[in-house]
Amino acid sequence: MEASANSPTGHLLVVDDDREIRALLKRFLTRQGFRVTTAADGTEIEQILANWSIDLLILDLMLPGKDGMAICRELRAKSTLPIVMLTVMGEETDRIKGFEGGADDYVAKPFNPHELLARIRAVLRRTQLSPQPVSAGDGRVLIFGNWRLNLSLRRLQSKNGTLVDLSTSEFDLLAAFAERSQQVLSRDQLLDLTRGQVEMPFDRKIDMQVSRLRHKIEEDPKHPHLIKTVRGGGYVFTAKVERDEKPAA
Amino acid sequence: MEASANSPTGHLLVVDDDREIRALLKRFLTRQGFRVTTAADGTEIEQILANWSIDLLILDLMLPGKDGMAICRELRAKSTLPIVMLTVMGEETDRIKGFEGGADDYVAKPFNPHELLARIRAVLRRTQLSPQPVSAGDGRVLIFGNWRLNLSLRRLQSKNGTLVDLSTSEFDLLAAFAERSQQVLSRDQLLDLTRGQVEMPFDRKIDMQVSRLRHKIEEDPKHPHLIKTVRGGGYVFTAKVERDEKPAA
DNA sequence: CTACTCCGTTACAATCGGTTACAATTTTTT
DNA sequence: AAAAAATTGTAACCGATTGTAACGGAGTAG
Repeated sequence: MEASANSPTGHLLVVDDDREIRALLKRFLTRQGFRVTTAADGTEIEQILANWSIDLLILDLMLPGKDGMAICRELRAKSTLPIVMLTVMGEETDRIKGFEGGADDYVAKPFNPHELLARIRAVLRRTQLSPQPVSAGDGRVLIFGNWRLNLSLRRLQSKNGTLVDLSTSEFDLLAAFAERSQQVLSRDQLLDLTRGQVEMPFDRKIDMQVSRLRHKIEEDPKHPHLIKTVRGGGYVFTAKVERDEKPAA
Repeated sequence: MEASANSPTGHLLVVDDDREIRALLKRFLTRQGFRVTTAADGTEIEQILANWSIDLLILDLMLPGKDGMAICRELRAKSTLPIVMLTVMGEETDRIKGFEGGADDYVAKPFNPHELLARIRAVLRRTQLSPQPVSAGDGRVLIFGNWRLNLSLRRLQSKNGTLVDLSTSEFDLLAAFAERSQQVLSRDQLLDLTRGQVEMPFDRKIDMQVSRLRHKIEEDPKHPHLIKTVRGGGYVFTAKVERDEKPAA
């Protein structure tokens, strides 16, 4: 009754072509305190997103018309909306995971609603509620507001309390690193990740960006601990990024 | 600090000649997350309404001097301010209801505070179309009385109780942002949205407007949380805006 | 009239990020 | 091993973009 008056938990958009699943999810998730909007296919998504403040998208992989994966990639390209994909059970799942469509999590159908709920909560927690601490290893802790919703903070807080302001592109770069911590990223990849550009030969943009970022977040920029150079390869972000839960395999 | 972070905010005016009831209601309703102003009789009502953005009036039927019902009718004639009348138990109630004084709801004294609360919420839900609180995320700035209904009210209420007056165009700008929260809006779009003008090259109107608005609503204008700059793109309003109506599913 | 408030314009400072140049470092070649 | 080539770090510079102080005109209230 009164529960709909304030939506403490969030507004979800469920896109699935199966009417029954839509109904089921709507009922279940509503009862869990979410506000739930549903759509049968991808055509309305843009419209809905434009007009409503959606917190998380639950997207079926198989959709009539435009494929769920395509939608996911498109959205990812231009927003940071958290996405949970529904996939069919089986080897598909692996292929899709490998594919890295960019969703925040995957749930295989048929699913246990409570598992889906747990995933949703985890993703929400990861992406908006809890700030993601990034431990610098040297005792400092860099704290992101919610960096996945890049729109929030561009300010990092180190353990001792000092604040560092990052410019947008510095922030994007750091976010790209943090999302793939321990992975070596080439300059091309970074360029693509941070602004969708592709390689230009002898481009030093990234170098400069990395240099500048280091000067802001490294204790001693001459001997970086967080962003290491891989000669001939690119850069790696070596700090630990704490996450809530990894999606189980 | 109260735990009303996610309660619907609103500013109530309680008019009752009984000091105890005023105190009781103020305490109770404040604890429920409302901002409460009280008055002992009808003489101050005009004054208060003129200076404060009142969302709902709780009005005792029996008042010294001007009768509650008369006040109600007068207000109804010239505004859409939601009104909940307090009446005495008994057959009076029916007569009054039949009388159609124009109040949105009636509650009989003595009343259970929780019932009154439920009525208040119901009325607010009914009458406030699409306003709603805009939460600053950090729990701070909350907005608005009914900005959709009553465009003459341009007062924002922040959590700590301070009020900020916005000029018309500042208000329009904020409304434009709030209606498209999370979307990057170019200066052109904003200009169009707020006053139907089209682009003039090198126009800094919007910049100034944004700057001025930030100084009013941002906690720290140097590091804005609500209205973010997108270099080369425009601005984004990042706060969550809760909405009521749902798109068809 | 005077006093305000609102808001557009201008001007200037600050910031951002791309480019270039060059030094330092590492790898490859001779 | 020395020289050359490749790779990286970054200072320095610059054009573009943004923030905002300051001024002043228009409108309004008293």
